[in-house]
Amino acid sequence: MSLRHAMLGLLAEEPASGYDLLRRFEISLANVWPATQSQVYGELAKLAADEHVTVSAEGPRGRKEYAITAAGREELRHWLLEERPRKRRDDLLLRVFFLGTVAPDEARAFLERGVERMDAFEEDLRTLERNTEWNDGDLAINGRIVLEWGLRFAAMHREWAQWAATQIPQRPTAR
Amino acid sequence: MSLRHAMLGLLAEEPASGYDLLRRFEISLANVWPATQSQVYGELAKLAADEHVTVSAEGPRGRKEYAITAAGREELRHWLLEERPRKRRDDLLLRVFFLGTVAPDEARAFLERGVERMDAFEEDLRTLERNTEWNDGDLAINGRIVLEWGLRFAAMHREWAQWAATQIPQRPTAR
DNA sequence: CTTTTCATGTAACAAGTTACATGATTTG
DNA sequence: CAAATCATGTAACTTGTTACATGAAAAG
Repeated sequence: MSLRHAMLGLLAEEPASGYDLLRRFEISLANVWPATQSQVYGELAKLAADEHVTVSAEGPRGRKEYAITAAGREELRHWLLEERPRKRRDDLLLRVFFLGTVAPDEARAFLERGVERMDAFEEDLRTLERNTEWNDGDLAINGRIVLEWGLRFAAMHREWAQWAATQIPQRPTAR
Repeated sequence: MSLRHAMLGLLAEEPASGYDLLRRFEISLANVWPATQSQVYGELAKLAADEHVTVSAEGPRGRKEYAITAAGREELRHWLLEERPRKRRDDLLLRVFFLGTVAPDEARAFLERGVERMDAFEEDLRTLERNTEWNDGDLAINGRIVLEWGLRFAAMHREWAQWAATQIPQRPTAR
């Protein structure tokens, strides 16, 4: 149930409306925890019902600005420090696992596309880095740390994919 | 919809029952695509309805062995080569993003636990490596490639977490 | 003959996606 | 005044989790 915590985390910085949150999901959290519009509004209603947030202001066009409560901060803290990370699913590795079901040429081409995809991903991160205002807030410091993870991940993945392509046998394995 | 493809991939190697598949999910796919018992049986019924698999044999205790069909192989191939990877969610990075909401000491301790978790993960992978029969099948070749990814990932993540701990400021950032 | 392993299924719930629906306010 | 942006909400559906329920067959 981490969507809830992502929202609490953003609200811990400053109050925001559903619409505001949505934009911040698109900009800074897109690569870490994507969320859709209907999810955000739905969860905001649940968070309000649980008193983890309250409506702190109302604006034009029915805008409701939400602020995190003490209970909400407690919930955020608990999740951050105590909860254990959930199991990961990786659909790219799953494909690699079954790469033996296609021809060796196709498998190698697949891995090489992976190298290109990582180049593009790294490029995206560099663009994000340039376009972000790295002010002195907490989110800036930690955002940079997360970004650095992305860069190291891209480098690791690229090198792995290059190596992996060399491991694919020339001919289909005998069956 | 990758559970379906994970199952097709396993059935592409050899026919299996729901029970067999479940064990293979636990052993070889646990770190890549975990699946529960109820998911496997449910999806197997859907796959049969779509004629991507057929009941190829029946055994004791109501056992039903399923085999992949030509349509199933086509579906697997399409997913593997044409479908684009879905967006990733990473709940660990999400926490890092909001690490500014806890005290610097706690944040540093959190990252250091991450280093330990990677050590344990690497240990798990080494155990898996030792306990697996690396025969000459496709799954063995590609399983090793995936395992290598895990090892490289663990190394990358550990070094990153060590570096990240040095980036946390000594005192809370002014608010 | 008791325990373990094999074997399948269902129900209730939580989380995530896609599409639909509506309308106020601001900007050019 | 037309288009873009701001703003919220609901409905239907898919995917994934947890718990319940049952029983046959093999192993010791």
